Amino acid sequence: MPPVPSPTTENYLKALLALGSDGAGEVSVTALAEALGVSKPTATAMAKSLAARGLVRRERYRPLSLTAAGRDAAARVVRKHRLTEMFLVQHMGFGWEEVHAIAEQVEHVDSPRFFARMDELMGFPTHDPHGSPIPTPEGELPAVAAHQPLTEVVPGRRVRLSAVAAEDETLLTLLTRKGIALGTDLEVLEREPFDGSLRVRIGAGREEVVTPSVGRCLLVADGGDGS
Amino acid sequence: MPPVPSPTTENYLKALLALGSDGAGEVSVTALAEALGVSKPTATAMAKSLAARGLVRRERYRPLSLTAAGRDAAARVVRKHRLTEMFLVQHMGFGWEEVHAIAEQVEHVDSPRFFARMDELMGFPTHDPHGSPIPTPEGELPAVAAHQPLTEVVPGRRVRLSAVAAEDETLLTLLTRKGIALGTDLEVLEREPFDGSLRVRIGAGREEVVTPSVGRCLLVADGGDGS
DNA sequence: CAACGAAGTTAGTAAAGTCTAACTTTGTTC
DNA sequence: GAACAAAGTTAGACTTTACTAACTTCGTTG
Repeated sequence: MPPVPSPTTENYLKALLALGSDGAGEVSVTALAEALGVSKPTATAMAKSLAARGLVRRERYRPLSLTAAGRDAAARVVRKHRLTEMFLVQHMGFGWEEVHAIAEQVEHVDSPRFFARMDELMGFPTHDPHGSPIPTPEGELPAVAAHQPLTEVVPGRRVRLSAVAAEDETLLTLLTRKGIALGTDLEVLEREPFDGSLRVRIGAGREEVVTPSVGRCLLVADGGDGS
Repeated sequence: MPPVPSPTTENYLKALLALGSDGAGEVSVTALAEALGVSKPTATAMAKSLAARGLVRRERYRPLSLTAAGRDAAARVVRKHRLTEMFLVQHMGFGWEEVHAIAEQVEHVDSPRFFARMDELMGFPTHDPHGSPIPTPEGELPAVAAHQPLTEVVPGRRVRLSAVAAEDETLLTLLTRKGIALGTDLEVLEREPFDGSLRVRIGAGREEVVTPSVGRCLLVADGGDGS
C-alpha cells in the first residue's frame, strides 16, 4: 500500500485524468504544466516521480498516460471533489459558483468515512452541481450521457442543459443571472454568422444572447418537449 | 497581509496556544517538539521562522511565547477545528470520538465563508463536542467556566461533566460505553487510597470505576442537584 | 533532406520541513 | 563553585516541490 498521496500528487493525477478524458488518454507534458500552472521541467520531474510509483506510463519525449492504478487514484480524488461540491450545495446552502474553490481544498482530506457520510446523507448522488458524474468509490468513472456543446446545436432545436464544462465563478454567476441552471430548457433561435453568437430562449421565458465562449461550456442533450 | 499560513505553521501555532494555556503562556522548545512529534532542532528552526514572521517571541535558550498576532492566528485555527468538530457531530451524524482526526485535516481549509456557514447552520455554538470553547471569529478565546478534574473532587460531591480534556478515540469510546457524556451528572462515591481510582455513580444509574488517568481528563463543574 | 520551431529534458538552484550528530548554555545539586 | 544533566542550538544532510537557463529531440516544412 503506497503512503497517502500528497495534495500535490493528487492534483497532478486529477489533471492527467481531466486532460486525457477528451482523447485517447494521452497528455503532453506541456498541457499538464499549463493546467497546473507550473513550468515544463517541474511537470517532467513530477511525471518521472509518478511513473516511478506506477501511476503514469512514460517514455522519454512521448506523451504521458495514466496506468490503471493512476486512473483509479485520480478518480477517487475526483469523487472526493464532486461529492464535496454536491454536499456544499445540498447541505450547506452554497451556490454552484462558490463550491469549486472550497472543494479544491476539501478533496485532499484523507478520510473515507467523511466522504462516505456525505454520500449517504445526500442519498448517493450520481452527478455534481455542474452536471459532472461522480466516480464510484472503487474509482470507476461512469460513462457520460450523450451531450454536445450548445454551439453545435442547429438553430430551431430545443435542448436541455445537462452539464456546464467550467468551474469559473464569474461564468456560473452569469448563467444564474440569465436564469440558466442545470435542467433548464434552451431553444436556439438563431446563430449569428459573423461571430457565432447564439440567440437563445431560456425555458419558456425571455431571450438572451449567448456568446460562443459561453456556449462552448454549455453541454446540452435532447430534452424538454423532444421537438 | 501575510500569505496564508501553511498547514504546518498552523499546527505549530495551535500547539503553542494549547501548551501555553496552562501557565503563563511560555512553552519550552522540548514541549513543542514533543507535542508535534518532531525533533528539537526542527522545533527550534520553526520557532525562528515564526519569530521572523512576528508570531512568536523568542530569545535564545529561553522558552517561547506567542505574540498577539500569533495568538490571534492560533485561535483562528482552533476556531476552524472546533467548528468542524461540532458540524461533524451535529450535521453529519459522527460520534464525538470520530471527529478529531477529520477536523485535524479540515481545519487547514482556507475559506472564511466555509466556516462561517457551518457556524450559521449550527446557530453559533459556543462549545465543541468535547466541551471546549470555540474562539470568536476575531480570535478571542472565551474564558472557560470554572471546572476541575474529577480526580480533585472530594468523595460525596455530585458534579456534572462539562468538558473532556482529551481527543483520544479509545478514551471517548470508553466513556460512551460507560454512559458518560457531556452534561452527565457524576457522584464520586469513594476514592481508592492505594491508586486513586474513583468509584462513581453515573447519573442516577449504575456505578463505575474510573481510573485516575481517565478521571484527570474529566473536567467537572458544580451541577445536578447542587448538593 | 536541411533547418527551424515546438516539445521535452538536463543541470543547477531554492525554500520548506524534516532528520542525526555534535556542540553550547542553563540551572541545579553536592 | 564545580560538575553534570537537561534544554537548546548549530551544522550538515535529505526529500519534495518548485524555478530558470541551456540543451536535445521530434516533426514538419520549404
